[in-house]
Amino acid sequence: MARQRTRSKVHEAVLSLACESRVGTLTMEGVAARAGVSKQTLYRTWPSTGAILFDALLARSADEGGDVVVPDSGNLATDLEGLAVATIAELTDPTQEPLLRAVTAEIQSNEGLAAQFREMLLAPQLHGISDRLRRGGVTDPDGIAELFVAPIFHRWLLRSRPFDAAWVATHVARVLRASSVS
Amino acid sequence: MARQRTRSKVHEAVLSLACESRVGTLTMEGVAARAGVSKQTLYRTWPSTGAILFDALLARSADEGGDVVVPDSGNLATDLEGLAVATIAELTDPTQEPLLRAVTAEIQSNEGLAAQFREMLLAPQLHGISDRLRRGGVTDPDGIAELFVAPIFHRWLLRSRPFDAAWVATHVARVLRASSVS
DNA sequence: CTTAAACTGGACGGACCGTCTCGTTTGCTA
DNA sequence: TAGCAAACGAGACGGTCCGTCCAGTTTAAG
Repeated sequence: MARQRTRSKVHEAVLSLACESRVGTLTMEGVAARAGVSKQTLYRTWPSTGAILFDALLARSADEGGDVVVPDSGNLATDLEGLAVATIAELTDPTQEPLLRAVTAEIQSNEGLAAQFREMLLAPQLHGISDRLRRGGVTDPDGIAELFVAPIFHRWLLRSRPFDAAWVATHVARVLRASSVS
Repeated sequence: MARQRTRSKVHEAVLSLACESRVGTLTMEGVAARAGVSKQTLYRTWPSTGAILFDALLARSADEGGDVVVPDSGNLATDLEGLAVATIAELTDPTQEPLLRAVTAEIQSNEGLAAQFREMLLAPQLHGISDRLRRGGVTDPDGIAELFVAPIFHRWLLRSRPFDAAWVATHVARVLRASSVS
């Protein structure tokens, strides 16, 4: 049970380090030095730099209200486009992107982190979208939410193609067609 | 320019090591020892274990014919379901999964590898699917191919939900609905 | 004031890193 | 077949980071 003061110092350190240097360069010794904390203190609470980073992201998202805001203007297509643009903006935000990629990499080799990530960051997002779809009359909201989110994530993950406005519009149109709603 | 004999020894070593131990545990020294090769020889040709692993996967896929086999029975839904099942089988094959996850993690921090991965492994796959869709009368084959593949990859990547037969069928149905083909 | 938990600072053996040197093998070419 | 250059094996090097340990200090709560 780290004290709150210690936690925030560590969170601040790991976030700044993750931003300014390359992903995967994080070391326990580096974080300890930056945070002005002994290694012992780190190992008491976290097993790895990935865990620290994840914890820091969670704390930050909790600070910033946390809840996902899904627009509801009445027009489903417009709302989905807005949501896509917002998601893309978050994924490609220079402040966030390296951190998210680090966590994504970490998830591949750490089942525990993957579960936390799913439950605490991904699930709320999907539920928000799913709810909006249900309100819009979609009969299979969970499946359609996945169909909506997956290609965005796919493009981001594999850096396959750019996120231009035309693609967003086309994508939303395809998803709505799959959902059998005008 | 490593000799062919050396290359295959190294490929064999990195593949076996990646299988039997955890992802990210790979080390240059470990690979060198397993391959019966000096570290110098590794560093002469590859900059990192990720690069070695990727090279090995490429070589293997080239050996095994490489080309993606997309079924074409005349029935698009049936073919897509078969393709989904085959893709899922490959992603979850105990022989392949750790390797693919290692490469996925590596891609997050290595733009060069990401580009190679896209061009040499992902693009052929997508083109194969895209061609089949075009033959099936889909007007936007590239977009639909992405819509088809992304959720499969999404589930695999985030280990979010199981790949049961019911989901595959539903997924294919959704994708076909989005493609405006019966 | 007392006390237990949390913390600092530093030392430790060990694993890998990436680079270097030196002597040997390999395979092509004259 | 003799020679030569490229590729290789072996292993030493200083360095970074790992994860754990200890002894002494600070913090916060009763």
